[in-house]
Amino acid sequence: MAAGAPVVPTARSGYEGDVSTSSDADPAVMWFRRDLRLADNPALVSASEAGPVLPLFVLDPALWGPSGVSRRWYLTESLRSLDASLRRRRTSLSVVRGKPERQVVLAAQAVDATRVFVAEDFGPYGRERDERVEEALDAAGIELVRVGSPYAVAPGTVVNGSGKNYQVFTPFSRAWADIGWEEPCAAPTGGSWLELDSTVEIPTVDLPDGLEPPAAGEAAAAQRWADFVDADVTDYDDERDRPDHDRTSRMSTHLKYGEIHPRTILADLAGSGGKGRTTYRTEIAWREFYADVLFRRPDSARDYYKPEFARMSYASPGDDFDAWREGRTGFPIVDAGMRQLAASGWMHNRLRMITASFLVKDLHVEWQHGARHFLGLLADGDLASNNHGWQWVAGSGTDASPYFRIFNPTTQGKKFDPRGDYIRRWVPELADVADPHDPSPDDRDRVDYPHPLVDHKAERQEALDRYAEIKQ
DNA sequence: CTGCGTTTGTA
DNA sequence: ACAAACGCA
Repeated sequence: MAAGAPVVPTARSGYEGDVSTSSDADPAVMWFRRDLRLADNPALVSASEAGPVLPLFVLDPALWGPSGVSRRWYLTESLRSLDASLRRRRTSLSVVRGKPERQVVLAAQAVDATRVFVAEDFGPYGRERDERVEEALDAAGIELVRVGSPYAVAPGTVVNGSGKNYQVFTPFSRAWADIGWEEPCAAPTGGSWLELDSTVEIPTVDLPDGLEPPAAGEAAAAQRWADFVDADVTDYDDERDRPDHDRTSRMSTHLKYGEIHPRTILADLAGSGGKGRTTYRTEIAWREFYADVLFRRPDSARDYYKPEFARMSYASPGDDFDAWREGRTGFPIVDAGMRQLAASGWMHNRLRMITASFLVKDLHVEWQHGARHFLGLLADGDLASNNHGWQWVAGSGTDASPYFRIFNPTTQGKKFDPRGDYIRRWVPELADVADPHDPSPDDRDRVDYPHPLVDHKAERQEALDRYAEIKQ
């Protein structure tokens, strides 16, 4: 293709945007997925140094489905932000739709690229899809170059003395910290970029009333991180578990969309003591651990990490499941969490554990149903962290501890939301009852709040009995 | 081999 | 205190 010659997209190709090249020397396509972080991205540096590059962001249609309004909104804002950022670097955003493996090939052919740089990343749908991309590029005679690992520090590389991967968090986190990590990359310079003649119309998404979503984009991520380090990281150890105080870092969505690299966070935390900083690094280690586990066992995104759990008896998701999703189980802390999720696209991590435990241990519904519901609504919904968090709760994942992991929703509520402020905020009908954690039957009738869906003590025993059955 | 750890609940 | 299994050093 001659320099400057536009590629006219066709409806059939699914490629949106006219492309012209600023150079006709061996163009390449850089495939962005979640990785929007520019300054920090080794993949981007490698690609830009290798020649003219067409940055390509693949929009998966699944992200634009009927559920997940907040996540669609967040992606929209991310794209706007990325677009502005790329414009400053004299390039533009290209968006393709459809199956990634097909669209990457189409985009490469559109600029006559002979290489595609793919950030090494098993992506939001697992490693299998990356393998399909690899096959499609190979079939089209296009070279695939894997560069960097933007999602996590180094999934798949932490091993014990015998060369085996870890199945338990604590030894993993020690080995992971001992190995260490590289410094963040400098922003790419000197690369040349393919240019788009026009940019894509980025769709807008209407938000439900009352939703105050976080700012999106690389700059917003950096600002949020700086604010957190200044104000809240010192008390993070104690405060992170208090949904009523809401002093978690809120970095999860930025990390999920690659707007900040974990290496940047780790570098900023380095060299200073403080329990809060140590604890925050441990939380990053959990994210790294689950990235590592999913990298090794892509099947565990859907199937039980411990296969014997497939033999347990479960309830089909029915009316109970609907009550759980809609926040009307009659357990105030559970309902508060589920309503926060539905209304805001985010849920405090303590509540993720409580609500997940309730679905799996009290309602005996398989974790996959809950995980899918979470992924559809969470702006930060991440396949590895979400699904392995669910497996952890279900007892079927790493660090299985069935006897330790049946949360008492009432006790948890009183412990972590002692004054009931969190409940009152998200379950407003309980605002003036005497005990928002355990409203009396009369109070429930008076304010039209449901009676408990189940007897927790009985269902706890039922969960233990079902577990005992598969231990034979 | 042996001891340690495991974001908890119940008594 | 104890519930209890198991990966790990």
